[in-house]
Amino acid sequence: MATNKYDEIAQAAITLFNRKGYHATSVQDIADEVGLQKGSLYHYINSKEELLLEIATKSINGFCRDLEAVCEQASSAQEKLERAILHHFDIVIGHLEMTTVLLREAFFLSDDQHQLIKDANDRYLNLWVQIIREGVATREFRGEDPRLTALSILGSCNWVYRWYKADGKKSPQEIARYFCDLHLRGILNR
Amino acid sequence: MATNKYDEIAQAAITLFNRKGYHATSVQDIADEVGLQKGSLYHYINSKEELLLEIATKSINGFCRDLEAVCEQASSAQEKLERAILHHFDIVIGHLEMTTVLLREAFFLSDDQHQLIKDANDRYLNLWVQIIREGVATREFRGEDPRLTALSILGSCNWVYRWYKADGKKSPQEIARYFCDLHLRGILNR
Amino acid sequence: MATNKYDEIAQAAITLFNRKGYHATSVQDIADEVGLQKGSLYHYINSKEELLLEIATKSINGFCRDLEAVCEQASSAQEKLERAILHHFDIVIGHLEMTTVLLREAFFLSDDQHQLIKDANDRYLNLWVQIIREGVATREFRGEDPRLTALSILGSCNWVYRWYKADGKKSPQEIARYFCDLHLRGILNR
Amino acid sequence: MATNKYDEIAQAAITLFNRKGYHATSVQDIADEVGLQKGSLYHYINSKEELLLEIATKSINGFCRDLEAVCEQASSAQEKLERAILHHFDIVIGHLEMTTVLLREAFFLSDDQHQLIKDANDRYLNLWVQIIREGVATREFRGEDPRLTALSILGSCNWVYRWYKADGKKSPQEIARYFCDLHLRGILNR
DNA sequence: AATGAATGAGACTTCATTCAT
DNA sequence: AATGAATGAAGTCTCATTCAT
Repeated sequence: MATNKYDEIAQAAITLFNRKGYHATSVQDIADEVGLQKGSLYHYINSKEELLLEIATKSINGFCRDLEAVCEQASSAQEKLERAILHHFDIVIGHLEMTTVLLREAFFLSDDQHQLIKDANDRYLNLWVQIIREGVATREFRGEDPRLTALSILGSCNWVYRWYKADGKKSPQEIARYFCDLHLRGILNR
Repeated sequence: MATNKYDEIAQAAITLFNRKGYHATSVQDIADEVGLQKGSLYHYINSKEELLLEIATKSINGFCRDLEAVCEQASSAQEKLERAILHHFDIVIGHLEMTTVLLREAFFLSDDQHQLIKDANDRYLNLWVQIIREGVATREFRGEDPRLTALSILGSCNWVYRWYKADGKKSPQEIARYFCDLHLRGILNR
Repeated sequence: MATNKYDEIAQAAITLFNRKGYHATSVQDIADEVGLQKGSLYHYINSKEELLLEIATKSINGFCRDLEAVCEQASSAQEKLERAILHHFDIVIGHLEMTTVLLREAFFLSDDQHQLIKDANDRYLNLWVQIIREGVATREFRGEDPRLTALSILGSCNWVYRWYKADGKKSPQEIARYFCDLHLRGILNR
Repeated sequence: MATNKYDEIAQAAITLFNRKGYHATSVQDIADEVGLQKGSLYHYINSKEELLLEIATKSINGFCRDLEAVCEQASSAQEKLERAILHHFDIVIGHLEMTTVLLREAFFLSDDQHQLIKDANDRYLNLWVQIIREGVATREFRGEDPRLTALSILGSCNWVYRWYKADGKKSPQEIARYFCDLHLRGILNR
């Protein structure tokens, strides 16, 4: 699927980090997966950690980009929130392995690099908070603490990476819709 | 705080696993923390992994025990759900480090041992599902998929371990109450 | 000969660094020499580089200590210089391997650690400069640039580590005496 | 500066070997310095080691050639020795980097190749010994061991590569002159 | 109960060199 | 002439665990 070698390596890393975790995945494992010698990997990557950082960065950036697009396009806060949830599900389920690496493994980056991801995560959270805050201002939403509200909804939607299995009865869209209803009902006025 | 050496070791492990993660914590780190030599630890533990398993087991068992007590005592589904959420917060925040180890590190157990934790987690989830199902049966709650509902609420409440800081403006109880309101409003009929 | 393990390791390192150089000596080589597993060495040392630093430090400190003792005991500058040369030879030839490590390999320390050795070398050089300066002040010695004089003599005496072989016709003491004469004749007034 | 690619590469190697040492300089470093890819270097060199050998050979040959010319031109032993010292300084200081590679790094050649340099060094030493021997025969010089005398003077003059800095108060010529005086005074009869 | 020496496997990374293009 | 992908060996170091004392 991958068109160039680096992407192939990153994809192998995503798969392995997802299956075994970052620490339990050796550089040898990744090399085996792409059919290279261990040392040859280092033509493409600088370090195992940098590989993890790049995967996590790409992942969180994808979330941010999507949500920023949503905020620009949608009109009402309610519509923004609905689309935010649906898009979030799109990514979590559409890129389940990469999302898992982001949400589960980024913690194991060294402090400096981890901070980069934490900062990006905060930016993403703030986009949600802004939506909620806007809805509260327009009286669409209830709740006096937009940040807590956002954390509740985002936590619920993030947790999906830990239980979603492709073999369920409901399609990803149906699940997303279901969560949408729950959360909107929780905060809509009236 | 710890009354015997094993508990002291477990507490040190919890602190360190919480701070650095299971893999990045060496047996030497734990030994240093309790003031023993590395070799001496093995009078009290069989392996680093077993230590993690025991911490995670104790943690998830605590969640189950509390929730079972709630189910026996409370009368209506709504009351059960409220108390479930409040008790869940009590543990997550009251034992934040241990909960973090359970939710973040148990994955790194070997397959067999991880399965034990996954089973216990499933049992805990099922207690929540039962509460929702009961509420749907009594028409207290809406929603045709109790399991999805439970996953939504539980995910939201679990995620707390990733963002809760003791220095916030709201007390743990206030946060719990806020989440309670959100989730109940999401599923209560009318 | 070594009484404890660390000394044994240091002695092995000295021998190997002397024979092959620091970079060409692997930790495995040192471990083989003392009959330990590679990993076991690290109970005694923190890193290969620190081992080199400690050897070099011990070596240069030995030179300094001896020369300080000489300066305290001897009376005239001429006597000091004679003894300085003889003691220098004593160490260079008596600890030829360690001196070789100091003079040839310390350069390969990382900048910070190399600086420590360079500083110590400067202190040693300054002891020589002081002796010359004193002799010039008392009119025992000629030469308007004590530092250059010291560098000339010290260079001559250091170079010994590069050519001395135990199988020569002259004893170390005779060689030392010969150098002493050459250098004194070079700087004595009259 | 370099007229063809090989010389450019050799010059880059000299600079880098001088700065970091032979072992710590990678072929990549050299390639970077001349603006080629690592693989491309091998159109010009056969191996990193051969490069070092050629640099060292060229360096020691330069010393020999100069000294041979001196021996042919000068008349008295004293004049030869003076010119030998001055020429030696000319090269050491005029080609400080290359001399440093010769004197510090040639040791790290493999045994066979190192022997070639050691042989050349011995030839150079013997030229000095011949001068001293001649001066002793003509009663210009004192000292019953011309080889030791030569080693003393040569060591003193070689050591210069380890301490000479271009920013000093004395010019290279003044330093050379100063050393000349010291050594001649040390061995001249009367 | 406690030590600390020792193990041995395995971790990440570097690097000189080769070779097809 | 030049590239750059690939190799494969070797490098330093870490670590969970064992065991004689």
